[in-house]
Amino acid sequence: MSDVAERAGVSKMTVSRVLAGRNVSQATRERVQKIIDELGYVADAAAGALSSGRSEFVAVLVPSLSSSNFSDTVRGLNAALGPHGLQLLLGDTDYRLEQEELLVRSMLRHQPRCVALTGGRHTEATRMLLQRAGIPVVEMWDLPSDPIDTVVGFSNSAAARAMVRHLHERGYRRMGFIAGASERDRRGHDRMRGYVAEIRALGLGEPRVIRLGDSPITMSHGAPAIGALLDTWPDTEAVMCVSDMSAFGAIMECHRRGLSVPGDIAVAGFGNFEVSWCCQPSITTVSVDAYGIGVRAGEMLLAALADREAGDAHRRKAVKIDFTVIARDSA
Amino acid sequence: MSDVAERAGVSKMTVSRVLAGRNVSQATRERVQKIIDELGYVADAAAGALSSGRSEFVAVLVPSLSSSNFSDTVRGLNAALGPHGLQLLLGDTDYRLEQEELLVRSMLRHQPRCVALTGGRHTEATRMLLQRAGIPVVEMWDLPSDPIDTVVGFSNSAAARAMVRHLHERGYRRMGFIAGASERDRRGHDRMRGYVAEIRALGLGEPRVIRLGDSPITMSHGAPAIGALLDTWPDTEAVMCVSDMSAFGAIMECHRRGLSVPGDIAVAGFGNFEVSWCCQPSITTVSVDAYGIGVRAGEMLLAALADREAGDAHRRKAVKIDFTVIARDSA
DNA sequence: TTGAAAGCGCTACCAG
DNA sequence: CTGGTAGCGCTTTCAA
Repeated sequence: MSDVAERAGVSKMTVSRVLAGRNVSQATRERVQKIIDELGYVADAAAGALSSGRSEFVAVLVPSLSSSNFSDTVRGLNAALGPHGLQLLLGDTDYRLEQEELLVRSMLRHQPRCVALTGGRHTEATRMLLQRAGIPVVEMWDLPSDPIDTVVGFSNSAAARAMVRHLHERGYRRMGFIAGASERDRRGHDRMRGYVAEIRALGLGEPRVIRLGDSPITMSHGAPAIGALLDTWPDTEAVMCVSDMSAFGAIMECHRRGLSVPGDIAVAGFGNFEVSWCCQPSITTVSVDAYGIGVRAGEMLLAALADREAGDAHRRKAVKIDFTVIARDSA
Repeated sequence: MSDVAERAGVSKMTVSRVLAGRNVSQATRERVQKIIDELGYVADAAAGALSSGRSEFVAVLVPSLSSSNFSDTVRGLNAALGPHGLQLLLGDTDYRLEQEELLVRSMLRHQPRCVALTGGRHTEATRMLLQRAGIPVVEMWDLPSDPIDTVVGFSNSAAARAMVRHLHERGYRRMGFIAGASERDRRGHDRMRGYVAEIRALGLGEPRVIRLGDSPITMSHGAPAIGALLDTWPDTEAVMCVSDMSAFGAIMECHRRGLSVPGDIAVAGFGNFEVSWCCQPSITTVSVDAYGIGVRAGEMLLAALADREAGDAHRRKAVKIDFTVIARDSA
C-alpha cells in the first residue's frame, strides 16, 4: 500500500480510503485506482482485520456439504450475506458434534463477525466458546428448546407427524418408518420420533420402525430397509422414509420385486429433493424451503450485527419456517 | 495473549510457543495451558498471519457445491490438507468464469497459501491475479493445454469417446446425446464434443445431439430431452447423457412412456453418482474418482509448498486421473 | 528454555 | 478532502 501511495503521490490513508470507497476527490480516486490496477495490488485482509478489529468472515457449519438441503441453505446464506461484503467460512461437521466443536474453535481464531450453525444440539464446549466469543449466532433447521441465540427452523417431529396424518387421511393404516440406525442425524431422528408419537396418538397400533445403516441414510439404504420392513410386517400398507433419498431407494427396490407403488405399497419421503419429483412414480414428500432458511438466517445475523453497531440491545428471536406435505403419486 | 502471559507469569513469547507447540519446559507449558483453558483464550489468526506473513488458508473454487462430484472433491482436498493445519476457503463459482474471477480476487486478499481451481478455462484477469500472487495453483477435473501450474484431471472428451466405443461394442449403432444448451458446463460440453468426434470416427452417421436447458442440466431436464430426441430420431437405439442426473430423468420418462430400458432404448450416464447404481435399471456410466482428484490435488499443493519451503525449484506437474466405463443394466 | 524489541500492513483517530 | 501517528495481536529475531 505504501508502494501504491508513493507512486500516486498520496498518503497510505488516501489509498486506504479509495479501497474502502470513502470520501476521496474524483481526481485522486481515479489516479490511485489506476496505479492499483497497474500494480495488481491486492490489499491484505488480515492486516485490515487486525487494524479495524473486525473481519469480514461469517462462520457457517453444516452437517454435510453434499446434501442438497444444506448446500441450498448455504447458497441462501451467501445470497443474504455476500452483498454485504461478508465471506462465508464453510465447515462440514460430518454430522458429528465433536467435529463441530473442533471447527468452531478453529474458525473462532479468525474472529468471525457471526456464526451460523445447523441444529440445536452442540457440545457444552461449543456453547461455551460461542458464548465467550460474544458474537451473533443463529441455529438453523431446528427449533431447540434452549437456543444459544437466534433460531431459524422448524420442528422435524411435527413435520413427520403431519405426514402420518396425511397418510392416515388417505386411508392408510398399517404404516412403517425407515430410518438410520444411529442418532447422528438428529433431524432424521426427530422425524422418526414424530412418526412414533403420531402413530400412537392415532391409535394405529405398534410403530413399525426399521433402523438400518449409519445415519443419515441415503438412496442405497432404502432397498434393504424396505426389504426388512416387508419381511417383518408383510401387511404394511405405507412406508414413510426419513428422507427422499431413502424413499427413492425403497421405490426402486419395489420395482425390482414387481411391487407397484402405491398400488401394493405406498412410499413417502421427506425434503422435496429433485429426485422426488423426477422419480416415476413421483414421491409424496414434505417440502421445506432450505434456501429460504439460509436467507432468513443471513438476514437475522445482519439484523443482529446492525443492532450491535447501533448499540441497541440484542434481542433473541426465533423464526419458525413453514413446511408443507406435498401429495404426489407414490402415496 | 498479554493477559495470559501476565497471569502465567511468563512473557507473551512463551505463550506463543506453547500455542505453536515449540520448545517449552513441561512445567511452564502446563501452567500456561491451564490459564489458556481457564480464560477460554483463542489466538487471533489474523494477527498471526500478519506477523508471520503466512496464512493457513487454501482457496478452493468449484462450479457448484451441490454437485456430489465437486463436494466429494472438496472432501478429498480437506482430507489431504486439513491434517496440515490448512483451512479451506470455499467458493462456489456457479459455473461462471466472471464469478470465479471475483472470488479469486476476494480470496487473494486473505493471502492463501495456495489455490485449487476447477477446470482449465479462466478469465485473463484470473490468470493474471494468480500469476502475480505467486503461489501454487492446481487445476482440477480437466487437462488444459495451457495449465497455470499443476493439474489433476482427465479428458472429458476422451471419456465420452470411450463410452461411445463401449456402446458400439455392445452392438448399438444409432446413438444420440443429451446435453445442456449452453457451454457453461465446460466439462459437459467437452463430453459432447467427444461423443461427436467418436461418432464421426466410427462412421456412425450424423451425430444426434439434443441440447436443452441451461447447463449443467439435471434430473428434470432428462425427460423433455429424451422426448425431443425420440421425436426427432425415432429409431434411436441408445442415448448417452451428459451426466447420470439427466440419464436418470430420461429413464424415468421412458418408464412413463412404457418404454423398456434397455429393451426399447438404452441409456448411459456419466459420473457414477449414487443414483446410477440405485436406479432400476442400474445405469451404465463412466466412473471418475472425484474424492481422489481432491486428495491428489491436495497432495500436489502440499508438495509444491514443501518445495518452496526448501527453496527448491518449482516443478509443474500434470496428474492424469483414470476413468472407467461401468457396464450396468441400462445399456 | 525464556525474554525484549521490532515490525508485519492496515485503519482509527485527530489535525489541518 | 487529505495526512501523520499510533497501535491492532501476534511472530521473528536476537540476546541472555
